Amino acid sequence: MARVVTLADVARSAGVSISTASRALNGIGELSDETRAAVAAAALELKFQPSPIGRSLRTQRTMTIGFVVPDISTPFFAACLKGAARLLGASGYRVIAMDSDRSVEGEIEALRTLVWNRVDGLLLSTTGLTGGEFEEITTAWPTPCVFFDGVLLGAGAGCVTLDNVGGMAVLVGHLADHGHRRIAHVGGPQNESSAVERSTGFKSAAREAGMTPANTLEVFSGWDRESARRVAHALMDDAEPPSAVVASSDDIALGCLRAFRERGMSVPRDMAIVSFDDPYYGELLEPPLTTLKVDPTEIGSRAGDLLLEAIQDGDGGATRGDRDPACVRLPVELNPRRSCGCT
Amino acid sequence: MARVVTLADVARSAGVSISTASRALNGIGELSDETRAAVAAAALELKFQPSPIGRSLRTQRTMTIGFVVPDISTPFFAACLKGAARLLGASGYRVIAMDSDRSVEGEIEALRTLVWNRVDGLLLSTTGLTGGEFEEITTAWPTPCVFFDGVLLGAGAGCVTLDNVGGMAVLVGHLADHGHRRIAHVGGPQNESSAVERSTGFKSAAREAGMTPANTLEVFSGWDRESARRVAHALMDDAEPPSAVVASSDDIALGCLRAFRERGMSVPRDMAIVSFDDPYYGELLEPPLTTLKVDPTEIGSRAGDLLLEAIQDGDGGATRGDRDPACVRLPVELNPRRSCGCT
DNA sequence: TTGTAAGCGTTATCAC
DNA sequence: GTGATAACGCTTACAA
Repeated sequence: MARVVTLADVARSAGVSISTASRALNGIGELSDETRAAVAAAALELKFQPSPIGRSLRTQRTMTIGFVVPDISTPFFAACLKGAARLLGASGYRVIAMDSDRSVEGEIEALRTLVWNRVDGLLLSTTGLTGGEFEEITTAWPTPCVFFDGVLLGAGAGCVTLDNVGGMAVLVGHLADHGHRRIAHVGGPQNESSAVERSTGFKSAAREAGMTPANTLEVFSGWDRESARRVAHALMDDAEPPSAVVASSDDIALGCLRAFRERGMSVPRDMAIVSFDDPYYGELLEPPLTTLKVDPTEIGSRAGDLLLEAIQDGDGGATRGDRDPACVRLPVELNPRRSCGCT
Repeated sequence: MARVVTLADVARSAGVSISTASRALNGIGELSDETRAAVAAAALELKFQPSPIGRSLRTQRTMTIGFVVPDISTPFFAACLKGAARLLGASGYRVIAMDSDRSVEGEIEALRTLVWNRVDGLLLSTTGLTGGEFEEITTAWPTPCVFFDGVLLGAGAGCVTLDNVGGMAVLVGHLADHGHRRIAHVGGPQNESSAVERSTGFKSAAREAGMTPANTLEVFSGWDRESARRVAHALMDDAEPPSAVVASSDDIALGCLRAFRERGMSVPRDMAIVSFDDPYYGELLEPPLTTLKVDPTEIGSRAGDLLLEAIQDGDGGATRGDRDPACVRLPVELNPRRSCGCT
């Protein structure tokens, strides 16, 4: 059984002590060129791979990052993961992805396991963690944390989100340009920061567009298509239904679309719709969906970037306080298709 | 700085030796009830969490599973990950997901890192690893591996795939029932097992349905929509284009749909189409897509199951040889909608 | 320039 | 029943 090659083997083979071998391989301290070469040769010869475990035990770093999102099987979060993993991988970090199952308890449990496993950093999209809960978890073992998409303001070492307010302005403005005066927003769960931001963004954009409060309807659903569908039905039952809807996400838009279809309504004739997120199948829907293009991969990599910085700064993120946690806001872009009334 | 609580702290607090504390907490050996209780109390009191790193160093197990797929941001693989992570998590395993970037080199690199990090097991969807390459990697440190979706027959401790051949039979049969006699298959890359199986499945299903070889067209593309689109165009340029297409995946179907639309063809009137994979937006496409429902989450959890067994059997998977590696084949189900000609 | 030795936090093999 | 003590594989003072 191919016993694993240890540093001791390399040292013996090179005829030096273990510590010399270690120093040679890590390029630390003053070594004679001969020994350095001899050790390198021996390591190569034996195909030595330093044990991450032994190293971690000693250095107290695991080169591992924890990644927690509400639902990893969602294209959006899967892409975030990809972006983060790629960026962090380039710096030698592995990432462990965990699912919070769209619940705060799940989130807490995931974070606990991750911290317990001594990850060097955390990437978290929260669905409503409180500052206190967050403190309690990271206080057990200080671990820098960068929030993304679902953020907890003032906590952690930074955050990256989409320009939710700006996006809503674009969406509502576009609908208004099409002549709509009674616009509804189907929003996401209000315990999540991005859902909240989109809601406030919607309201101020509506005001900006000259709509009266009475004409700005707003209802909330989960992020899933099914609950969006139900909510959309309820919206249509309003005494005075809207003439256009802005959906807070692609899945919500899909739910709405389904509801409209169930009522025999034609989009955009009977009802216009636009949405956040630009799913790749948007163009092939009937009608093609007008959306806000976002780049989830970028969210992940920017978050990874910020985390790397925080880790460098050391102190488990304790060294902020002087400067505010960095917050990146990623731009979004309108992708006009037919569902809004464009031709 | 909240120094971390170690076993030594617990032992001291309980007034016993470290080894006794260890035994008490692990429930090993004969201990007096008092000491057992005292240790438990101390551990609880101090909120002791055994260090996974210290433990790993000693036990040579990391309680970590490596997960490698061509593209993690794909809904299909993301769902596999979710299924696997959930099942393995229940047994105390964490999973590290890595992207092979749809290349064999990427796969090899990912596997190397994972094995180097001493994962206790591997879950792999390969895009064309050879037996030799696989051997070389896992021989460095024997690690049980279960293949899924993209499998390497005869290698590893088992595999789980979809019933690709049966699925093709259903798809082709359905199209034949609609009266189609000239059916084309837009297949996936032929270095991947599932793509190959679907291809052979297509050919035998076509024969079964009484089609002549001359009437069974077959072209291959990548799994991405863009290359499928190009290939579909080429297909239409055939002297005698088919009247129906079966797409080897949802993304391939999307690419075809786009090509058909670009040519001003109406589906299903000018061209019928059915496909593997049942994306959730399938119903809202124009026309709604007839598909084969599959359950990627199940693929992940079944693969996890098999892997757990293999790990129990120990010997790094060396103990097969007597019995063949278990191979699970998951059923698929037809989801008829309008793109095939159904009304 | 190199070697010795301590220690990271466990578990496991001995003695007692 | 319980306690020393030796690993596990590595890094890093401290000596030489």
